[in-house]
Amino acid sequence: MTSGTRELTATAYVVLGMIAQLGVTTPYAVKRELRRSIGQYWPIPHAQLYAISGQLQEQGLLEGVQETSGRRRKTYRVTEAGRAALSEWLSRPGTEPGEIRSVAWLKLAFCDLAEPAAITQLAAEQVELHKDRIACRHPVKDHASQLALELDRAALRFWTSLAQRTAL
Amino acid sequence: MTSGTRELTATAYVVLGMIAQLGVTTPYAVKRELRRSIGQYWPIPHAQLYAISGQLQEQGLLEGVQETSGRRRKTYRVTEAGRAALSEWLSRPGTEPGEIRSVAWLKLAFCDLAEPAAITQLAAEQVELHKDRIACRHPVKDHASQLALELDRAALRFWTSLAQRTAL
DNA sequence: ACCGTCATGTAATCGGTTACATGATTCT
DNA sequence: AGAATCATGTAACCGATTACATGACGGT
Repeated sequence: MTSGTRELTATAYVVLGMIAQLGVTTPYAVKRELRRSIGQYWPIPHAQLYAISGQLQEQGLLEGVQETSGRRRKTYRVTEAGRAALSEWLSRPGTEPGEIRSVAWLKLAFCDLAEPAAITQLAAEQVELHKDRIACRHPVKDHASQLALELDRAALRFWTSLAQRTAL
Repeated sequence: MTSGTRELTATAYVVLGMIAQLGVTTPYAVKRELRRSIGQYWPIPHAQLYAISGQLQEQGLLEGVQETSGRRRKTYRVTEAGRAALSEWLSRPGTEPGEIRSVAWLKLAFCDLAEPAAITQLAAEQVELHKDRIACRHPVKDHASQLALELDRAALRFWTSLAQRTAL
């Protein structure tokens, strides 16, 4: 039991949480599932899934079994300690501010350095992008995608209005 | 002229853009200015400002002068190549999706693994957080903070409603 | 039998974070 | 003069990204 309680990253909690939800799985299955859900808004490259799963196992939060035949893949499931860590995280008060990781938003912050046409172009792109994301997510099932939807809608309103104002 | 045109990161463009806006400055001044503006939504630790400024200079996008007295600080200004790189970036079409880097949102995605009280607590925290951010930014000057404001407002609406629904 | 895609990883690199260190100013 | 804070960096570490590699499986 090498339960070194190093503080986990948010990404690690995602992996832990996904495995908790899926039961007994492999990093590959996590990857597939991520693509369908939070992966669109919080991407995790698959190389990280393998690395993080390994670390979580070393810390005793996951239990891993290596197949000996066929694909020789490694399946994981969460331990009691893992479940405890997850629920501690979920109920821990957190005041991290929440960021806007959008290149389009950055460009907007520097639009005084650009030609006016560039901003119109940017706005038009963003309108399409948010429309697509809104369209391909109906209907909404859980709270998380509900919030994502609301944010996409707000962004769509903004960029639409900006596109109109700058097109004049 | 070692203009190796390696592709820059978004963060590097922020540094380049800030120096372009500020004229002749130091990384420290950039840090101060960042705290007032995009830094709230796209944080950059000050160690990166020094590292990136150095790299941008090596690539010929910045010109740097080292003071020899007093604070011995290094001041930078953008070169013509730098200005060109910036405006190329600003007008380059980009379809990067834009992410939601919010731990609260992640927790929401796993709230089926948590006790019901935790989600109410989470919502209450987020309501306060977004209220604060909205309050401390009035009035809004530029497009970028306008968008940030709209996103904060949408999030506030969502968390408020969620807090009410789960408090029952 | 072969080819393409699915599945499962490892390795190298690089950007970002945290911690440390130190000299300059300013305040009392 | 001494303390506190401002200002300016460097160094070590670690997580994330990109690239590479390869074996299994399914279809034709």
